[in-house]
Amino acid sequence: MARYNPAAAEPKWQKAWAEKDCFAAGRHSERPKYYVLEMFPYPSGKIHIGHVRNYAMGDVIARFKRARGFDVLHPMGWDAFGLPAENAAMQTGGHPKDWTYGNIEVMREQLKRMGLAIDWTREFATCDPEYYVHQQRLFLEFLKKDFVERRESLVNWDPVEMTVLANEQVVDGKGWRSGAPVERKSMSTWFFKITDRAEDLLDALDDGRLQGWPAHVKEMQRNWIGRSEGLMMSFPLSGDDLPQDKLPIYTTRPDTLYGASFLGVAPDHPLAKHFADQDPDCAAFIAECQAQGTSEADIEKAEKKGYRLPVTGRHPFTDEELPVYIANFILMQYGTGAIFACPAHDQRDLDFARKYDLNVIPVVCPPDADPSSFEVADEAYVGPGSMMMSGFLDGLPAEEALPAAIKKIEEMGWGEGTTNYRLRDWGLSRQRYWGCPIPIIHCDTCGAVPVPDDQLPVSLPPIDASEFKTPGNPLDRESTKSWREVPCPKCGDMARRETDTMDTFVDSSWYFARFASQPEAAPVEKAEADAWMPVQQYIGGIEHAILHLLYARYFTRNLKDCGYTDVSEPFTNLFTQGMVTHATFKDAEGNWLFPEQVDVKGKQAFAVDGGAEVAVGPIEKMSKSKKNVVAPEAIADAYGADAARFFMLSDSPPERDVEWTDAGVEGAWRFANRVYETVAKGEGVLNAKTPMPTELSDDLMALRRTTHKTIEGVTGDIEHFRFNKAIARLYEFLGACKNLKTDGDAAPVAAEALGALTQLTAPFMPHLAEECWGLLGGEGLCTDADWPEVDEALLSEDVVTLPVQVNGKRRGEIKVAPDAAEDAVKEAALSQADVARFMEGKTVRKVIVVPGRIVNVVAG
RNA sequence: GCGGAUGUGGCGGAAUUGGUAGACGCGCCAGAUUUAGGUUCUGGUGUCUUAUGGCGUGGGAGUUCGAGUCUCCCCAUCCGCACCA
Repeated sequence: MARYNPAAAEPKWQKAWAEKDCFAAGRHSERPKYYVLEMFPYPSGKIHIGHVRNYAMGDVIARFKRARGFDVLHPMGWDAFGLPAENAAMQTGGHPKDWTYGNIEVMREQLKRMGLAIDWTREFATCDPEYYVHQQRLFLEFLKKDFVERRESLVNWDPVEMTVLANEQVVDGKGWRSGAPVERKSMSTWFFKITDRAEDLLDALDDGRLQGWPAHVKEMQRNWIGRSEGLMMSFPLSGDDLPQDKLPIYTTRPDTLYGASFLGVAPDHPLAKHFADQDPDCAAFIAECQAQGTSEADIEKAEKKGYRLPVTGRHPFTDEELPVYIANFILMQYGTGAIFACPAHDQRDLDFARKYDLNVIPVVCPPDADPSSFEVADEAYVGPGSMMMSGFLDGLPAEEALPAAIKKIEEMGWGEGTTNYRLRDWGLSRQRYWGCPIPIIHCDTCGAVPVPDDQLPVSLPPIDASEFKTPGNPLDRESTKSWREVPCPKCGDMARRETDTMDTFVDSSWYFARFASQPEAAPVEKAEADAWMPVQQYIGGIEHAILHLLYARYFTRNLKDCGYTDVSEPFTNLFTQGMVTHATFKDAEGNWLFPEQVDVKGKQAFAVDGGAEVAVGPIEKMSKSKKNVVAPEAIADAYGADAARFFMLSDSPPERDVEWTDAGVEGAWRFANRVYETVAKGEGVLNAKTPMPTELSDDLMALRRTTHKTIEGVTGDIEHFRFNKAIARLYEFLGACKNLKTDGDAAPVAAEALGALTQLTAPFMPHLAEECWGLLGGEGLCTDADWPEVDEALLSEDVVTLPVQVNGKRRGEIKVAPDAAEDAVKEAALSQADVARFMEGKTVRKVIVVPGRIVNVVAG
């Protein structure tokens, strides 16, 4: 008998699906809609195995939902702007555009080879002017609605990428992509005012709107937004020639105001700068602080240091004059960049106070301590307690003193209770070529003027490839002068086009909406967008837990306010899949080796070329630099796309990392062949359409039961993203079909079983399933067939086997009817031979019967 | 330091509400097929043991007829955030 031949079958069925337009969305208006989306890929060159895992998951859902009667939208596109294209251009002498579109061509073909159920008619790349023209429209609408503004501010400058980064893109003080230490620079750039939506972005995490999100992703966003309740207040300052007469501070502990012993400002606070201009020592101190690293280790060993300024602040309650210091542990970016310090109840303040010999006044007395003698030594007390040495607050529990202190400060007119967020506005300007141009013209008279709608898109000017050999933004150079110098749309005088482009995270903040609806004249058409949105299942990597997912949530709210959708949360259910890992190999010289250069024998490994021993390193995320990668095409050539897809979902739960092994994919390959061979025994059984007899032998009934239990199990598993369990069930079911007969009464039973086996396998191995469907004589395409129905009556057994325990240990088993009376079960259990043997010399104290589960005899 | 998770055979991992621990796959062992290797197929495979026995879910206690699952304490690993006032 012929074996299954994926090399022939896979292209054949891909062609058949394409010819029938099977996966075009929106063709079944009568069906409920379902939108499943995987995070679209960056066209970096080739598809890697991690993509295969990601898209295989989405594809299982798409095919499953389709078979379950949904009109499914499952699109694909390209997150195509970005710096790697410019870097590649710099290295190869090419153009970012050619590099990007070339990669897209390659990767599209690779993806198509995977046999994904994708509506390719909706494909686009974010670098297509037909896409980014709408992004420019949105930007200008946001500008009108005051969602975006231009401001001069300190920005994070990445000296390697030569561009500004958003706070989210700075990791440990370094650029997220380049790894270079980020510099602080003052520049005039555009900001999305995401902080205006901080509260709603946070509330949605907790009020059930994001129930389908993993808790840890929500937690990460919660921490990132970083809400705190506190008091914003100003201390009046005294001193000579001050730039400000008050110092605004933010605190979450206004209850400890009586414990204040000094005020502090950040090294880059305006007040500090003011004194630095006239005092070289002060300037030197600030320079020293700025040289201080921000990595974990740096912070750990960084000593608390300060510089006393010739100024004092007056305490609101005591009128005492508090000294003002520049302190190296205060951050300009948080709150107001200034604090009041209460050393007794804050460790940093305490360290500082001890060093500079400042007062330590305990004002919160721990519950078990005596207020007349309580003191703080080297450890600040941060626990609960009642107020002491605190005037009108004395005796109150700290949690009551807090609002009381705020109320008092508000009455005095010195400040007010506020909510503060760690989240800061999203700087979107990038000084790069390969991005969406910001549609603004700068005029000396009129300022920043929006490009009129009839002049959109502002397209990227054609640039000679040689320009990319020079680092920096070519849009800013001589060669693009004619593009850059244009008349002001308002006054007609010569003006300059904005040369910054948008952060590429803007591109991915609304692409999902554009997939749903793609009119020519607007970003989306509302009714059509809302028919699909929100994305009901979004799938992607955990690395986007904050950046992309937070930005997309924010952007969708803007879209809603602009009337493009009724949706404010774009992704109802989020699934974050694990990575694909692989062992690493190094030769004697310490060079990394590709897996195909290594012959693994047990725990040892040898070079294919020469046979020298190779060191087997840890199993790590696949990366080009460590060469622990496998090419999806090579796998598809050897085993077929189905086997690759199947293996990626079979071993580990999808949220966990999975290790790629050749043995694993071979197992998937074996499975495919065994399914094919098993199905081949029932050639034509579906076509015969033999009616199911009313009476069946025990064997055949058992197979029917197994079939329906498997349908039920696999259905539930897919719905709950338990792909590894669904696959385990398929293996079991295959085993149950091994010796099946196909003649006489057995024919309809075999048709049911093999039909189900084929259909349940289809979301995972769609090409194999079509081939099997054809063999069985199924009608049309397996892809178009309705998902098999469960016959509830077949889920229960006539006889169940119950384990019987004696004193909690399993001693035997009995067979009873599932609805047998408790007394009958007890009697059967006690009379069972093995059980009886263990009961010798003991008396029964109690018999616990859990119907359908277990019997436990308590004896002594 | 703060927050979140995880811990089960040689390995990846299964185990509804607390109810037969180790499904399924990989690996390994034995056998069959094959000239041989590979492939394929069949059977076995937690551990100790003379066993129709004992022990077993990171460690320790507890609740319960019964705990991988619940409670408390401890240990380890991973992830995220981090001088956030």
